Formats: sequence, C-alpha cells, structure tokens
Amino acid sequence: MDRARGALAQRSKRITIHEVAEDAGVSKTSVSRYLGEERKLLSETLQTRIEASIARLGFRPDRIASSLRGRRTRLIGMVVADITNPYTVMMMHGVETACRRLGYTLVVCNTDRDTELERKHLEVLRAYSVEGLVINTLGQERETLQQLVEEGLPIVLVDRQVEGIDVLTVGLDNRQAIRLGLDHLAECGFEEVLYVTEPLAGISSRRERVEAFETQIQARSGQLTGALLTLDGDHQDQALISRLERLLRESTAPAVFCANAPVTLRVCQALDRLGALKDIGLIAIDEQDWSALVAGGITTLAQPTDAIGEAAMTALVQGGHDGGGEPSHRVFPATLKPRGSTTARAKPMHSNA
Amino acid sequence: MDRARGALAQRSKRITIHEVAEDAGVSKTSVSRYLGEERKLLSETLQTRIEASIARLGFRPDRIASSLRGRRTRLIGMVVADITNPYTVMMMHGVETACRRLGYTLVVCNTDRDTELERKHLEVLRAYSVEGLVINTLGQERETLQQLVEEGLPIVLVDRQVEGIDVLTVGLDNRQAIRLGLDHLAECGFEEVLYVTEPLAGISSRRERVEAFETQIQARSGQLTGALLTLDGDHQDQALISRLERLLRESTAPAVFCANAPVTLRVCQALDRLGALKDIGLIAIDEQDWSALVAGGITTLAQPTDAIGEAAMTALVQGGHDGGGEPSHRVFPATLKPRGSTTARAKPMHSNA
DNA sequence: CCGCGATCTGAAATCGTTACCAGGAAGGCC
DNA sequence: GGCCTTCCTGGTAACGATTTCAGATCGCGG
Repeated sequence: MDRARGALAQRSKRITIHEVAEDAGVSKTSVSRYLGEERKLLSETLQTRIEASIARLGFRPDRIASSLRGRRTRLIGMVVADITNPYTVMMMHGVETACRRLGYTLVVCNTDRDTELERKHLEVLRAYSVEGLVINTLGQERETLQQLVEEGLPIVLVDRQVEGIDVLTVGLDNRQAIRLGLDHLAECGFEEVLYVTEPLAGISSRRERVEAFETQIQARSGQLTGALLTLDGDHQDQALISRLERLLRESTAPAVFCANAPVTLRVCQALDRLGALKDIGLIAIDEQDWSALVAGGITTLAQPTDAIGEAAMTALVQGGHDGGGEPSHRVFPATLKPRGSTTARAKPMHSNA
Repeated sequence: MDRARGALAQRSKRITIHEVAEDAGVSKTSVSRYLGEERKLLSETLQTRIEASIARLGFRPDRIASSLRGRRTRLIGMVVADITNPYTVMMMHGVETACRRLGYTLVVCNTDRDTELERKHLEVLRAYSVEGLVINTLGQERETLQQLVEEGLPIVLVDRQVEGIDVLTVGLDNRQAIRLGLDHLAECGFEEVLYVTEPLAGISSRRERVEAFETQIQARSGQLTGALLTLDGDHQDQALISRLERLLRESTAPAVFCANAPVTLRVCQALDRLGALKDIGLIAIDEQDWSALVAGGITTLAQPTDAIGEAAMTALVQGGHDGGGEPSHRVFPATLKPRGSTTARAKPMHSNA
C-alpha cells in the first residue's frame, strides 16, 4: 500500500518488545531477557508465554535499538583494497564464514586502491560502531588507523602491516613462500629468475617478498641469478614486454616469478602477446581458478586464504591478549602447486636445443 | 589502556551531541540541526561556534543513535549467491560505487548458494533496518521475499527474478545475448552447438538462456544443430568430459556455448584434460580476466556488470515508481568479444582436414 | 506603540531496547 | 518462627541522536 514513494524505506512502525510484553502479560525486561543471553533466568512458564506472543505477533527485535542501548552492534567492518583481486575475495570468504559462525554481520567496504576512500570508509565504519575491523590497508592512513587503535577498537591487519601501528596481523609467510618457490625453480633447473611485482608503495607484503627474493637469490648465487622488475601503474606494460623479450633472448633457462595474482595476469598477457607463454618458466604467488589452464598450467604458491580469513576473525575476537603484551603477527605457509609452467621446461628442454 | 579484554569492543563512551552543545553554549537541537539537512536554519554565529566545538572535541555523530530516532539507517543490504563468481564481484562493485555516490553504506552477505543462509541473511538485514535490498537470489525463499515486499522494503532482484514476486529487476538481456552468440557461431561456420549450463534449479536467468537457446536453434535449423548438457552438482564432470569427447568425434564443426563463468571454467578444465582446448569452438557468457589467455582466447559475451550494478541501486532509490504501476524489468545487452576460440577454428580449419 | 510574520533557538518527548536496582516468593537453617 | 540465600520478576532510567512544538527576538507596517 504505502510503499516508499520515490525514496527508500524509512524504519517502519514495527511490533516492539513493549507490545509483546503486554500480550504475554509480562514486563519488557522479561521479554528482553528472553531474547538475550539471560533467557535461562526465566521460568518455563514465562518462556513459553513469551515465545507464543512473539510468534503470534510476528515480533522481530530491532538491532538498531538494541545496539544503541546494549552497546553491542554485532557488526564487523572489513576494508579491502581491491575487491576484484581473487586473493581478496577468497580471504573475505574466510572472514565471512567466521563472522557467521560467531554471530556477527560483516560490512565490507572496497577502497578501489584509493587511500582517501580508505579513510572515509574507516570513518563510516566507526560511525556505525563496528566492534572490530579487518583491514587490508593501503598503508597510507597511518594517522587514521592509529586513532582507531587508541580508541580501543580491535583491529586486524591482513596481508599488510603498517609501521608503527601495533596491531594484530595475519598474512602469508612471505619468506617461506619465496624460498619454496626458488627451491622449486632451482630444482627444475632454471638459472635466471625475473621477479615481477607491483610498485612497493609502502605495502609491507610486497616489500617483504622482494627483500626475501633478493636475500635468497644472493644465498644461491652459484645456482640462480635474479633480477627485479616493478610494473608501473598504467597497464601498458611495454616495459614488461621488452624485458621479457630480452630475458628470453639472453638466458638459457629463464623463469618469471610473479609476486601476486594481478601481476600474474599481466605477465601472462605480456607473454601471450609475445607468443611465449610456454617458452619460459613461470611461478606465481596466489592460486587462481585459471592457474591450471594457462601456459600448460601455472605453478603456484597457494595462500591458505580461507584459513587467513578465519584467523583474522579469530584474532579479532580473542583480542590477541593471550597473556603476552605484544600483539601477535600470525603467518601462514604457502603451498607449492607444481604445474607444467615449471616442471615441463627449463634445463632439460633447453639442453635439447 | 583498557583495550577490550578478550572480547570485541563495546560501544565506547563517545563525545555526544550533548557535550558539543554545552561546549558551544547552544542547545542539542542546534547541534543536531548543524549536522543534518537543516543547517541553513542556523545563524552564522551558531554555525561557526558549533563547528569549532566539534573540531575541538573531536566529535563524531553516532549513526546508530541517529538511525533509531531519525528513521534512516543509510544502510543498503546486498545478498549474493556466490561471492567467488566473477560476475557477482563485478556487479557488487557497481552497486558499491553507486552506494558511495548516494551516501549509503553497503552490507554484503554471501549465501554460498545455500538457501537457508539466504533466509537468515535477509532476516539479519531486516533486523538492521536496511533501507533497500539488492538480491541475487537462489529463488527458493519466495515466502521470505514476499514478506519483505509487503513490509514496503524496496527490493531489486539482480540477474534473477522470482515468479510471483513483483519487484524491480535488473539483468542481462538473455535472448539478445544468446542470439548474438549463435549468430557469431553461425558466421564462423560452426554447425553443432552444445550448450552447457548449471542445473536450472528454478533460477530464471539460467532458464531464460536455455529457452532462448532452444528457440533460436530451432529457428536456424538449416544452419545449426544444438544440444544441451546440464552439469551436476559434484565437480567430477565425468559426464561433461565424455560428452565433449563424443562431440569432437562426431561433429565436423563443433562448438560449446557456456552459460556463465563457472561453467566456462569447468568446460575449459574438461577440454584441457582432453587436450582439446583448441580443437573446438568455444563461446561463453561472462567476460573474465583470463578469457583472452585460454584456448587461444575465449570468445565471450560480456555483461555490462558495472552498469547492471549501478542500475540496481538507481532503481532502488527511485523506487521504480516513475508513474507506471508495474515494477520495471531492466535488461542490458551483452557485448560480443570475438577471440580465437571461435574465429580461428571451425569450417575453414575442418575443411582443411 | 502595538501587532504580526519571519527567523532563529531551545526544552522535552521519543525511537526500541538493555542495564540497574529493588522487591517478592520459596526454601533451608538455626 | 525468623532470617538469609537463591531465584525470578518488574519498574525505571538510560543509550545518543532527531523531531515537535513553543518561545524569543527582530523588523516593519499600520
């Protein structure tokens, strides 16, 4: 009948706890108790009477009112840098599952890699009094984050940490992942490895991976040589293409190590344009659903994304105060998924030529 | 100091409108007016004094309280069937962008294709008094939806509609998409088309596509023959593999038409296992970021996902009451992206053999 | 000089729920 | 029987904002 006319719904007149109380002939308090944790305080009689009234009237408690007085919103905020990144989606999925299990509702905000937007989203989430925050930060909003921390809002940083912000962190064991990858490349007989990454831009996981790569390449100086290529913002990738061309020309056993899923995509596109998808070793951090289909199957270092997401939530509710003072930094190991892009190439193939 | 001890944050003592009012030497009413639409009612003097106090105290209005008494939560709920589906993610992105533009916050819930979960999520969103709902429904919860509609909650169904539920709908023009695809296949010289879909399960878009396919195959009976394969729930896909094998064996110019992104993935995996990724025509609804990389580039029928998402939100705020009584069903056309999987095969190739 | 509209301000009620505190009934113990 | 505990129940005041309505101030015409 009176549907919203040209505007969205306003909080409509609902059945309230008051009316239920009246109908059941009990006090509001009892109804409230019935709804909450204190149901066990009520006698059988009251419980059944209230239950009946609720059913008869079709009463549904109002979470907004409950949040206001009760000081619990049962809302968790999540801010992600790029919702189109498969890693992000998988990880969100883990967080979401955990939220459901724990009775929280998740509010997801996407910053589209825009730091200004990150700040705005954080402010909105704060305004809604979320009880905790899972953030995949761009790392530029230290001020804002610091403020939230000081207010005592539980925060977990995923994949990336921010210098000077002392909060729980969950992410990949980047050193282990890089080591695993390089071990594998060496085993397969590759000699020269090009590590391709997006601009570091103060993002800790990117930096850690690069550092691990450089350190470990040095440690294997007899076996592997390494080089680094940073992609720029525009997606022209002309530089990438010529770099790959040169690598293919100059090295006898070349391989590319992709720092994450978006990089992998761009590298594959570049190799595809060169018609060289199967002529070079390829290993990538992040498993994607198409990993097995391209370049004879891309060898990946899979992140346990579900576990990471769940761990983020777990860390949040536990508050990380297991006694120790320092907030914990939990890391998860990557799993190697060997595929054709490394196992079917390199030394053997090249020694044939 | 008093960080949450082992539990999430409770709504903390904040600066309230009351304290701002006191500090500025005005009434709560004036501060409230300053924050809302009625700022223009205030004199310059008051405005500057209030502004100063807000800044000095670091006051931030509490949206929860505001939602309770005012009757606007500025929350939009979104329920999606499968957050790992790239179509879903892209579309979410459109909705999110529109929300931001319109000053709403989006609460996303994923049902993981579980209809029971869909009901629960809808109930939670209702409990938070969202002002509108964007739903990518599984179609089983007619009852629940009907109830929400009757309560006057603005709802937009995306991609799928539900029989008997009279709400706004936004989605792909499935007939046009199928026609475009079949035209293209015919042009490329393919003769036998296998349409692969997930179980219809009462999902309108799946049904519409199948129906369009069958109708239009009939209309081209001289040119094309068609067949239908419905994938089952388990991801074994043994049936798919043998069906493809047979198709490759028996037809001189075979092609596969994938109903959506998840199907495309499974078909590609099956073809890959057969080593036949490049031996068959392939066209798919839904553009994915790896579309260009597999099978010489998969020809796709891209959905304008961003536009669909934005349209959903627009429809929501406009309430679809442009005068007419009937809620509108907006459809968007697909765009053909021809790639190697159709342009580099079929007739010519096979006539060579 | 009074009255009246226009403009600005504030006091109090209110949204639907939970927290706090007090009170009554039942049962056990001296 | 009196008193203290334990268990259950209800009244009332918040929570932090918005809304309603009434009052104050000012200017200006009659």
